[in-house]
Amino acid sequence: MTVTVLQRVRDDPAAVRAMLAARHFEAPLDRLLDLDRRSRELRSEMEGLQAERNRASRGGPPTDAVKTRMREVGDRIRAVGEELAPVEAERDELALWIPNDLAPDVPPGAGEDDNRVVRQDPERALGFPAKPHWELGEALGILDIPRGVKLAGTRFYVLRGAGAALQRALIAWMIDHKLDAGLGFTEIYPPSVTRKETLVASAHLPHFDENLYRDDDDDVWLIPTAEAQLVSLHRDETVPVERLPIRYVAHTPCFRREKMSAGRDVRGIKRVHWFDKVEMVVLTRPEESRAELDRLTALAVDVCEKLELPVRVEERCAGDLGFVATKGFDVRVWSPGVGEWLEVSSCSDGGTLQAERAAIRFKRDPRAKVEHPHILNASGLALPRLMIAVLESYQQADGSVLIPKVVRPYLRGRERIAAGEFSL
RNA sequence: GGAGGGGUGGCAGAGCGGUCGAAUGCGGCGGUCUUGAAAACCGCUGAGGCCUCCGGGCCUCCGUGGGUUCGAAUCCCACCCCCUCCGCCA
Repeated sequence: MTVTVLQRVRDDPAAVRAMLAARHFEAPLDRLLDLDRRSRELRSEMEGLQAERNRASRGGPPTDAVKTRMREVGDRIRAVGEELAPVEAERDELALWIPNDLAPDVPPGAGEDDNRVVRQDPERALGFPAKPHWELGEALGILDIPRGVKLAGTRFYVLRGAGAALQRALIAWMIDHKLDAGLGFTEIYPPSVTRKETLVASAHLPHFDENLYRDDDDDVWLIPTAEAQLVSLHRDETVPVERLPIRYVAHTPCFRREKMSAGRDVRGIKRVHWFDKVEMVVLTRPEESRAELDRLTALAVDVCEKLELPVRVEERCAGDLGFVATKGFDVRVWSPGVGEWLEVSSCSDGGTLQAERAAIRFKRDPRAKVEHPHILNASGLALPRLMIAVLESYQQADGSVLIPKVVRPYLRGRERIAAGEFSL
């Protein structure tokens, strides 16, 4: 599973070191190289002994003298094996900490601020002072943060009345938006919980560990995104080549402890522990993944455009790319209440990393050697931030909020959430 | 949660301590035959790793992890998963 990573590290440690530096990512590369060398030494010693034993035990009962000698060989195999096991275990564990290669054209940079802006629409002014969503939502009785906190703790919230319906409508519309794109998307509804193995396959583990909710007793983990489930859907399978590209869209809740960002974005629902998201995952032939990344990004952008929200697209720099992304774009929308460009989608070409970890393969023809597909993921889109942008952008001077035209059919024609309608 | 049955190659299904990485069938690939196709016949057909003088050599994998043995797909233990019945339940 980690084998390809080990080969990368072994064949060209300098390149891996450069990648780590570009990502500003710390990984125990030297230790890994050491363990790899040591484990190969021990394994080759052990395999020699195993070959000797196999020769002796071929073809029937051996003489007592051979038995005696083989008893000794067996002891040595055991001894070497005992030395080898912890070395390989640590090697495999560390190998999981090596992030993916970067595409050669990824812009350099340390973080978000160094991203390359690909497109930025003008911010749209409302013509009156914009309220932030927490004020709007509370006034309209459609967003109840205090009661969410009462039920589940800090950074949880409750949607009420047309607020709940609006989110439901946006979800349904965004799924249909993918299904109607003519790209052969299949809608998936996966479990919201998963097992550790799934999260290792998607590479959320080990590095995302402190952001994950789990019950270790039962090996039950709350998913941080549907991506994990969609990636593992075909785990341990060789998919028929004619089925590629495989495009999935799923709506799930997502759970994140947000431990590292405690204290950031505390007001409102921009950063919460639980949120809904429509997610796309595509398995494709390697040579087609770049075009696919553009397609997925375009789909995310199209959602924003159809909602008539100002869009900003950033190409993420090396330091801002996630663990699995070889290249990727963020899509943001302008939200006048909070006065910022909110990240509503992240679109990534994950190359073969997840397919390697998940053992997903394909063959170009029956006699060809197996290959790993490229796996891409893109949000399409994340709900709380979209809700923020919609509420804040569609607010009216009288305190009501208009419903975006494209989702009205999903709200039985509702055009407006009026003040006083849902207050308690 | 309780009782029982079972997990073997792409699929089906033998093997139950000694050349078994695994019979057989199906499927797939190549060939013979044919104007072409089908049928028939013949051959090939798992994955991963290490080493290589690039000819190949070797190792591992029969749900997972341990154990017994000179030797384990085969025996023992634990766990996981699936099926059937009972219980409980949206």
